[in-house]
Amino acid sequence: MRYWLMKSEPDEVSFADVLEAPGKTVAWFGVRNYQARNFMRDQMQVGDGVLFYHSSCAVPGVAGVAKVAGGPYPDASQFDADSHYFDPKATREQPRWISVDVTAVAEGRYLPLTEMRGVPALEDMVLLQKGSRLSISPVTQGQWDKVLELMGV
DNA sequence: GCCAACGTTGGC
DNA sequence: GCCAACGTTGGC
Repeated sequence: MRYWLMKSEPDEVSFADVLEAPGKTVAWFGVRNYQARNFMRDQMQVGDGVLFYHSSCAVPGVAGVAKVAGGPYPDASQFDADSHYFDPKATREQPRWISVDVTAVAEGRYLPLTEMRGVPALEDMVLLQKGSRLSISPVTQGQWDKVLELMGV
């Protein structure tokens, strides 16, 4: 059982979208970074905790708590020539990118990035490191507990 | 829109 | 395998 922080642009998929999805479960697709992919492929397990983070928006921050509900499996968008995420080098025989399914667990209070930066217990979070751009990053038990406490979950 | 930081590509 | 050029991320 591990914990993760996963970034999504709310204009594309927001935590509210997950709450409104059938079964409150959505496919996490479009990861095109090897380090993030390898986390999904090699370490992520069904049941792992997920902090659903909103990036590239007016107020970046953790929008909700989720968990891994399925996968990994090949990301269908890599084969779709009409998709923004199409990868001409990926084949059905040798997929390059993968997806997992994520399901909403709790919403809680929105926790802005600016607030997280002021919390000593969170200062080592990968998210908060200078230059960190990883769309999927590991979260420690202590960081997880603190974030959920701050969100009132 | 700016730009720092990082990742990827491709010539050599 | 090096590394310059280019592309992307993402906060501000």
